[in-house]
Formats: sequence, structure tokens, C-alpha cells
Amino acid sequence: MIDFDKIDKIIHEKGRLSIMTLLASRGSWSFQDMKDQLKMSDGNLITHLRSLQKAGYLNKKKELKGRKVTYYFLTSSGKKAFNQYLKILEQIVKQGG
Amino acid sequence: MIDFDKIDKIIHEKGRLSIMTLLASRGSWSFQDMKDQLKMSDGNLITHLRSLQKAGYLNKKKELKGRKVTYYFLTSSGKKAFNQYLKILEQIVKQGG
DNA sequence: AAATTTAACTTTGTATTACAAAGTAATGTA
DNA sequence: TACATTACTTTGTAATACAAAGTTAAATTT
Repeated sequence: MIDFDKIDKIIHEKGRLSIMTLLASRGSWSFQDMKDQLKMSDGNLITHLRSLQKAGYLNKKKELKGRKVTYYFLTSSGKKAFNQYLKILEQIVKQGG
Repeated sequence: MIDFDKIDKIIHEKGRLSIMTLLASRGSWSFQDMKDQLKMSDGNLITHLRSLQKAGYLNKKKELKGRKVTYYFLTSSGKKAFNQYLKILEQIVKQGG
């Protein structure tokens, strides 16, 4: 049986899952680009980013390309956790199909 | 891009996802067996079952096999919704892998 | 028949959290 | 100087997961 207790609640939430998937698909994203892509409000996005960062799953770097821009990227721990999470999704898909 | 808005929130929650996966894997389950399998409290389980039923995703039938037993099973609408959900999981797994 | 057990709930309460809206600080541009 | 933009922070609301304890009805035991 699939061990549903192992589902990482931090990643599982829809908003954060979309963030993690974005970051996993492409190295780094600016706050602005994520906001546009995911159509989230500032407050909602920053809250999810903060909780992902608090969990050690992502980090940010500030750069000055003309304007100040913050880039977010997964840590190795974040990549690991996401891969773990994906494994459970795979099991669910297999079981269900 | 994956449309995360299409993730069915009713199914996505961990507890209900485990219920849906159980029911999808095997025709019908009694309240008691689900409780044992998923290690949920009565209150938690019945609440999730009720919201899944309210969504039209499952139904129940009571039988008298010695004691009174309630069996739960997916409706066709529930199967459909779950398959839709699995499709998105598949996309996430593909994207992430 | 009375007491006990079991299944399937219901009720209650707490604590978390998603999310939007509006406000703020710092920097850059007109 | 005034305005715009980025990246936040603050605040408030509404939803909800979950546990614990209580309830009801049927069945078994004594």
C-alpha cells in the first residue's frame, strides 16, 4: 500500500506544488515571472515562497539588472524532497491507472 | 504549462486522496476497513467521506452481514474526476522527472 | 430481558492556513 | 521632485483538517 503519511504537506499544497514544479523545470525564476506565470497575488506568492524557504527547499539571490530583481531557485534539499514527492505521485498514478 | 488551477481541491487533500485511491483500487470498502487501512479517526474519516459524497464522488450501501456494515464505492462521476486528477499528476511527474 | 458490544456516525473545539487586499520601503526613471 | 516598480509586510477572513468524546441503533452475550 502507498504510504500517504509520507506525502510532504509543504509540497502537496496546490500553490506550493506549482512553485516547486516551476523551479524544478527551470533553474531560477524571478518573483515577477512566477507571479505572472502562476497568477498569484503578491501576498499569496511571497507567503508560499517563505514557507518553502523556511523548509529549506529554496533560496533566493538578489540581482541588479537595471531594477532590483529577486531570483528563486531550489536547494539540493528541495530537489530531493520534490523527487521523493514525485515518487509517491508515481505510485498513485500506477495504482489508479 | 500545467494548469494547476485544474487540480481538484476535493481530491487533492491527503486524506481524501488516500480514500479515493483505495476506492479506485478495489470496488468497495467498509468504513471499518478503511479506518484500519488509513489509520484515521472516525471523525476525520466520516468527514472526508461525507465531503466526497457531497461532491458526488462516492456513495454507500448498508448491508447486514451479521452486523450492520456500510460499504463505500466510487460513483462514475468520482471515477471520472479521479482520472482527471491522475492526468495532472502524470503531467507533474513527467515535467519533474 | 438486561447489559454489553460494535458500527457508524455527530458534535465540539482547536489550531492551522490559504488567500486577497491594502499598505510600505527601497530603488530607478521621467 | 514626482512617479513607477519590485519585493515585500500586515491584516483580516473564511475554510478546514483533525482529534476526542458523545450518541444512536442494531446485535450479541449473560
